[in-house]
Amino acid sequence: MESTATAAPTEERILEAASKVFRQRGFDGARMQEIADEAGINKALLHYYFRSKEQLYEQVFRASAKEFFGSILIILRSEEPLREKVVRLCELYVTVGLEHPYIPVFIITEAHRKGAGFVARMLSEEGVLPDFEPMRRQIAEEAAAGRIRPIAVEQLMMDILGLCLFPAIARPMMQRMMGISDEGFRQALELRRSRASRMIINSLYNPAG
Amino acid sequence: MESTATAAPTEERILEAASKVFRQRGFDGARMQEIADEAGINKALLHYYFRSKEQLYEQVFRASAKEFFGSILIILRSEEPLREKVVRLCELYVTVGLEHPYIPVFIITEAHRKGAGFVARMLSEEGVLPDFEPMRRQIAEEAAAGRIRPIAVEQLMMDILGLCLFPAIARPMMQRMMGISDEGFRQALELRRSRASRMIINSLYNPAG
DNA sequence: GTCTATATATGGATAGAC
DNA sequence: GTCTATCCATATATAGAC
Repeated sequence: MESTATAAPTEERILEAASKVFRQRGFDGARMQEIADEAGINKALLHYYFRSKEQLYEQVFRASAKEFFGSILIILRSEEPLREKVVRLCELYVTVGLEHPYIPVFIITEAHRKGAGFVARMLSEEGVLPDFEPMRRQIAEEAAAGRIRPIAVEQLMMDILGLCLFPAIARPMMQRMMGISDEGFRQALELRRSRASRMIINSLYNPAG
Repeated sequence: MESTATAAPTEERILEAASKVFRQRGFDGARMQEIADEAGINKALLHYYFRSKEQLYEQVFRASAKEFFGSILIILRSEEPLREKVVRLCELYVTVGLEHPYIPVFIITEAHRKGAGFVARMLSEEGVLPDFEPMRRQIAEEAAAGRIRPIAVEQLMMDILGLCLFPAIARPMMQRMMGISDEGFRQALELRRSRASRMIINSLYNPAG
């Protein structure tokens, strides 16, 4: 910490610029020139710091993955009862979808890219992916005690992500399809906070039908 | 119909090849050369028939959109009771996700592309987008008669698409995140047929909680 | 209609001065 | 560390022969 609060160091500025561009356009659509402009430097410096587009992208993807999966971690390994966890996960994903939709959109869409072998590598790095074992056990215990209908943790997560996060992922398509305004969409997402948790909680504790 | 069943005409072969490549790689990742190879012709012919990559892409996207939205149309305007419609929509999307996931993945991910003004144009063309009015009325009637809890058709569609289609959209991410094998994923999707309809039907007819 | 050859542009990457 | 200038590969698109 030499002087005081100076402009962010170059490497950081590049990473921020790259995040923005890669998240908006994906790997194939991104241009090194645009990243350089966004960071207020020239292309050569990008290569000086990160060697290649691939490597710069890896950094960005890894950071995004950590950010996305990291937020779940805390909730997953807390000691709260299952019911609370479900509610908090729903809250989390609706909020993410409202405030930082870029990250999950980026992760989910880019994970489709062919020949992106490093996606596999990266996600298998230590500490990136969340551990679902605690929750799996918790479900098993509740089920054994007859308090809930048994369910695979995979199914539960698909429910939560599908009900809460999907609308944000599919937003451009959904708004067009159903003619929803931006404000209308925001409101619709807000509604899902309670709707999603209610549906899931019901399916667990209230297995009617 | 000149002779009899000959090899598909060039224009059709190109469209099929282009569909395959664009769906796999998106607009930015697709290469005209790969499309030409896939169709068994050379690049020049692509331009002879479709003039530019943009225009070829438009054709592909339009066809995909019609295919995707068209499948909903029939269900939406049928005369069956609401309950049946929900079940059939769930069935439809799980099946699509299992058998032709490329189409919804393509539509949903490509709809994010910047400066794709023609997406708007295209989706506003006559007969592409489904009409949700009949279903909206149906919901209103059921609610007025006190048979269901009132709900916006947008919310209902988000439930259906989220529960049934999202897993297929997010498949690469989900499998990595939760360590699911291909076969395991297929089974998980199958389970959602009944699970999704049950949850949604419950939320409509059985508003506990 | 279909091909080969080529024009033209652009993007990622490097060399080398400062 | 940062810049300008440039290399080189590749991508879209066109010209023109057959």
